[in-house]
Amino acid sequence: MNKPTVHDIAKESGVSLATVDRVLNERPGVREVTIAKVLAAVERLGYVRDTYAANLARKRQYHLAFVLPEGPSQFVDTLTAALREAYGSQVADRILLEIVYVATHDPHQIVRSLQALNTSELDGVAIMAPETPQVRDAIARLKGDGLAVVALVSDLPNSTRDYFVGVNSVAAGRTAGLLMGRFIAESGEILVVTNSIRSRDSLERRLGFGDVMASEFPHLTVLPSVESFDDRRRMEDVVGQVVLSRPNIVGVYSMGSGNRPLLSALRKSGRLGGLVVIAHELTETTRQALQDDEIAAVINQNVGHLARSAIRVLRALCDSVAIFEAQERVRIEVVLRENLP
Amino acid sequence: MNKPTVHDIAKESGVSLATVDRVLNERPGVREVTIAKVLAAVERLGYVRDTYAANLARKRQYHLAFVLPEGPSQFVDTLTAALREAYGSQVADRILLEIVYVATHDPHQIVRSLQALNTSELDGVAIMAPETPQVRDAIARLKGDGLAVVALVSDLPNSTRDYFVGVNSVAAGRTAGLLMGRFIAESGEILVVTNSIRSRDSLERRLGFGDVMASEFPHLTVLPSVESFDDRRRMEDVVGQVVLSRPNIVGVYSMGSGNRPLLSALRKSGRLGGLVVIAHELTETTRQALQDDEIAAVINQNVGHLARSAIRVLRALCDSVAIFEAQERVRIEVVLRENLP
DNA sequence: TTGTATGCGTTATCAG
DNA sequence: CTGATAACGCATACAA
Repeated sequence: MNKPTVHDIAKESGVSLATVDRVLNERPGVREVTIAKVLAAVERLGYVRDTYAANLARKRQYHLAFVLPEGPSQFVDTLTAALREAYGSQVADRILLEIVYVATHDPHQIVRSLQALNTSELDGVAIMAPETPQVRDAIARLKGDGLAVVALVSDLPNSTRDYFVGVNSVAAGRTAGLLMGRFIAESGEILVVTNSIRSRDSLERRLGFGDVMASEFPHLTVLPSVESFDDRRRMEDVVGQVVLSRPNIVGVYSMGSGNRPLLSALRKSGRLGGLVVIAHELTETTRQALQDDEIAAVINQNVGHLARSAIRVLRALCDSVAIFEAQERVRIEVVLRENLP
Repeated sequence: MNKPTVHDIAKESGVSLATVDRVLNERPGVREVTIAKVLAAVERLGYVRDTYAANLARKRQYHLAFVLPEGPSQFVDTLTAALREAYGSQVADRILLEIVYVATHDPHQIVRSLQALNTSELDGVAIMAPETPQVRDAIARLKGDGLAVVALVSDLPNSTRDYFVGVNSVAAGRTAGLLMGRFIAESGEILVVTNSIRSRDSLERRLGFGDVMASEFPHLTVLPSVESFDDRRRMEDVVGQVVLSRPNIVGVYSMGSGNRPLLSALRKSGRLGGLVVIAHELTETTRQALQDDEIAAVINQNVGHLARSAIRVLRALCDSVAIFEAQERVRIEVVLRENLP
């Protein structure tokens, strides 16, 4: 028995192809009784539309835009690479991709960029940016224009975005905390560094990390977070100073991006070998550091998965079909030297 | 500029649609010069076939069979569930799935089942079974009949299988070893248990585990592996005895399946709280044990990923198109209480 | 309000 | 050897 087609349900309900199509796509101009007849036939035969054939007939193209933070960031670089790779593969079938880099730390800049998007030619947008009132408004506008919107990497929970592709930062921080606590037996202090403690990601990671440390590893004291403000020099200097002045430091938790200057400072201090360092996101720097046993563990979200998920989810939203949750749930990866992909 | 179609390349090369199709699908009966002309046009226009349209026209169905070990196994159960879930989703578009359970530990049984497969109605097979000469022969036969064959979970490296969907067991063992060593500061002994040390998976995990322990954690002594031979009772008894007679045991590495009886025995011994237990594969049992802090870490391969990958890879093999390696590489997951999916 | 005819990109069945 | 032409499952412009 073959899968039923529109022809079958046309025959079954005694109407024409066009009418079947009208009710299937909820187009106007069909009597209630006719709609009921067709729907009944659909039900009876268990019809399920062939999306690919539909897309073929309609010459469907999904125009998607990805809005990513501009400026030097190894993470964004790897994400971009993953996006380009996915774009060349089957998951990007019928998809037109545009990547826009904006100064996401400037609320006005990002809003301007979001508004500059040609919504009439777009079907969906993935946005990686910190949540601000301005961003929320811009997203509301995109939604108002009928676009599908997903938050990428950082959630925008109070906006009207349709979906979030990324991981729970609190849980990621908790995972880092659990590893840190289990890796360090002696008592001592934990240095926490980030580029900006005011970013929600850092905030949430810090929260989860601190929570686990406080409740389960009282032998470790978490020091107040050190901020680099995206300044390479500052990161090196501050970290160098703190490590020098605090001989009891046994571990370092790097929540943000500047891992290169961080490691550089730690190397110079001569204490790197005795410290347990845990960082986020697999990049060239962290990968190398894992291999060299300078970093004990990296908490990672797979950029390939992020890229493919965002594309698939946006497409599903455009078609308003169900999202395959199990496939799109991106995992909090624990990467050690031995399971480096 | 739209993507070029067969029509475009027909026009460009001055032949008919049918001829274009013949050379595209390498069908016989075309002059060399004509072939060259068409191929040139393909090259020039950068033509790439629309697989979905092709499948539509050809009413293509991919008949796949999954051969899995029968008998009680929580891992196989979760894999089956993942397979069924994937089967109901978009990744299973145009796919007909058949799951066959066989007594994989019996070389003759499995060969008989493999030979019972109706190869004329099948396009591809995924096999999860230990490698034996008989299995290799059976696979050679399947290949001879033109089927795509992937090894699932356990590789069959000396067979003629087309692809392996799963993880490197040596690396998985090394990962377990690294975690074990980092989690335990004091010196002591490590108990290693498995259902059968003769299975290649166990062998390789043990190899990787021992390697890391010996070279990096000399304070820990790995005891000779204890086998349960899939006997629940035996597992409980033997583990109970060993734990009783060896007060220096500080960690347990469970390489195989019987985690329920293992945990039961450890609980009875009253020493579970003081031991670091590391196991493989996320199941109901190990998930619960992670949550209860009875197991410190689970080395896992995502069954959903395994299922979807196997299906996608088999399809790609049937179509002889390139496999998207980055997407199909299944990762060695480290699952802790805090990053439990 | 409903039906007919045609096309999407590809394959396949016929003739020529 | 090569070329029309009709499907495949669905959407849509145009008629009725």
